[in-house]
Amino acid sequence: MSNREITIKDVAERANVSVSTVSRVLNGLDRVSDKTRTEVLKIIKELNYIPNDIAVSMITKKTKVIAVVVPNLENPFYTAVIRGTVEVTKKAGYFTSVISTNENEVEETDYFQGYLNRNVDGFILIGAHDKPDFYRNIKKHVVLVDRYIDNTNLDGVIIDNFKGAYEGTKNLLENGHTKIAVINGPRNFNDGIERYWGYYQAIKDYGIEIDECYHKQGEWSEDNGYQATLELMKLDNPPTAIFAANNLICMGTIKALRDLGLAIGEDISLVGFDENDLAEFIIPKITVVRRPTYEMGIQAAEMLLQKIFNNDSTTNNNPKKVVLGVELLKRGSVKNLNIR
Amino acid sequence: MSNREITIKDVAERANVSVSTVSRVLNGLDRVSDKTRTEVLKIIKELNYIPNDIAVSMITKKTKVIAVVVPNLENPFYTAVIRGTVEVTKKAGYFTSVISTNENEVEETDYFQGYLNRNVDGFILIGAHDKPDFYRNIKKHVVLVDRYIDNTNLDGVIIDNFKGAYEGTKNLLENGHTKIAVINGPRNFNDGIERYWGYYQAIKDYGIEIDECYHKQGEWSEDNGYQATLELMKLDNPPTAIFAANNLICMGTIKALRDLGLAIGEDISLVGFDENDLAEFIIPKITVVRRPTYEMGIQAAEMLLQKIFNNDSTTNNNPKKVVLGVELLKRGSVKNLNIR
DNA sequence: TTGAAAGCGCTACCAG
DNA sequence: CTGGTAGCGCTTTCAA
Repeated sequence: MSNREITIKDVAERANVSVSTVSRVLNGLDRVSDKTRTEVLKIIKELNYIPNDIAVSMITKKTKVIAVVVPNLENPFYTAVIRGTVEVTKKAGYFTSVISTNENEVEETDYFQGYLNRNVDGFILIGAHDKPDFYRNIKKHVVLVDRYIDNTNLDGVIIDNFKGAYEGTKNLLENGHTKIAVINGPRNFNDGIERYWGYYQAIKDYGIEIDECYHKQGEWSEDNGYQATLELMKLDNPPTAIFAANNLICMGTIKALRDLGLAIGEDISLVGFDENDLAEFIIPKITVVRRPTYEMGIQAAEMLLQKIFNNDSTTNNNPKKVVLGVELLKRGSVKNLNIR
Repeated sequence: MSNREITIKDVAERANVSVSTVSRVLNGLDRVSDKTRTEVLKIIKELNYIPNDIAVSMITKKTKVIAVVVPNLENPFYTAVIRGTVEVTKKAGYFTSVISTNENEVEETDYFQGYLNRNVDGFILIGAHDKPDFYRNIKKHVVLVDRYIDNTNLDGVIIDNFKGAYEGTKNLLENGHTKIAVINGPRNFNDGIERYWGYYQAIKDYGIEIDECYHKQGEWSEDNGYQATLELMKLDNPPTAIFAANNLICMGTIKALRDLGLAIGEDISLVGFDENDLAEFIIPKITVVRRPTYEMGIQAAEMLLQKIFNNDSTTNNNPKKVVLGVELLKRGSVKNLNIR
């Protein structure tokens, strides 16, 4: 490594003032004469001095860094949340660090503990596991996004998964479908749980018997969507419609239907959750439940910064849960069975 | 915020040893008796003590954090690079922080200076601008990925863009195409430049006159691909083939051709650079130049860690440039005009 | 308005 | 094998 970094001391010496004074101008405090301030600023520029934030953090206990922890960077839903978050934190002078846990509980724990030590000022977390104890013991500000973990006392920005699933399923029912399958992710978080119940309730409300054959559950992955669709369509009494409970699953479903030679909106109806490249591309476009992803990132970041600024307690006894709305984008993938 | 964090001093007192001793067991140094070590470890666990890495960094001048700076998190190419990087750094006990610059020079500069202060140990950088001066002054270890900036003395992991573009174009030529358009990104980096020259050289080598009408240049975006394709196909003498110089452009091209009602591989031939959701999905699949994205992340991370471990000088007078190969995946999107 | 000095929590050196 | 102590680069009293 090259020669020593220049420090506040170098600046002080060169400017013939004390380090205290340099510190003051650095932090924009008033008790400095204009003359001194100008001189110090000149030297700082001359020496190309940059303060050592590590040393600053050591004293202030603030790092001006917040971390966004997501399960998977290759899902556009998460990157949209990140965009929203960064938008907000940047304006506030914070750096945002993005970490992927690969949907892996151990990785998440590791990262968390690593970052805790590194003195991040707060976290925005899309969780990879559902152990309330772990989250409850985090001594940092945390805002959960999308996946809410009960009994943690953490704030969260979530969406109305139940309603989204309900509306999506209802749309199929209204169009005369009765044999409706659901391909869901795991039911360890609110997302998988609520989407299932939204589906379930809609079916029930239409007085239709739930058929467990039509219920597929696996990973939130394209592969799961693909395999599950193949299995569903192989049934003796295959469904006439599928509700794909997330974007990746939906992509898998689309591919499977394509490979099976089934025409979407004709041979089989499809409703997805979240937009995705394929749902937009194919004709007819897929009817999907849309949620405000970018907005979720924004709101979460605002909540987090609020807590940081207020220096709120991290042991929050009155957690705030913001629930954002969803919208059903009706496009062409649902066939109306009522007209014949 | 809750009560004081517990420190090494607390552990020392409770264990009736000096802080030096605690520090030794923390760092796994030998000169500690088993008895003492056991005792200290016990207390550490009891107190649930976690070392303050900020304080450690202050002394060691290491943070065990490396940053990956990418132009855009919503391009799967970059997230694949990140996956590779994280894979390597994690094993080495490093945390990886991901930052998106949104292809914005100012943002990149800000982030860089922010992170420099924060004492990151090194950077993996997919650059957003081409100012050698800026990069030359970075006093940290840097490995460039994908985009190489000349005159910076920085190491880099890149691919053979020229060859990729050459092979892709050649494939079109071999199939009898002569009216071949290219939709490229900006030519401020090696990627845009070399891909253009690869295209150019192939055309030349086949003794065909370059027609500037067939040369489109814009952003590395889906929108650019879409618009450029519309314009190309509106020409009096439209091309019979298009070379789409990156994944997003290619997606835009595919959508435009779909909207124009042109059958790929029949009415119009297409070769893309990099795989993408749509290229895989549509039938026939698109012939694309594939490059080892994940591998690039791995190699870059290995190079970076190497430099960090060796404590190499950051003013590198003998930059290492690793060039990885590319491969043309011939699928069904190129019509053979030689057979009639 | 300025400066001196006491730390922040830890490592590293030097004694013992 | 263990302890004492001097910093790392900065902010923050407290005096002047």
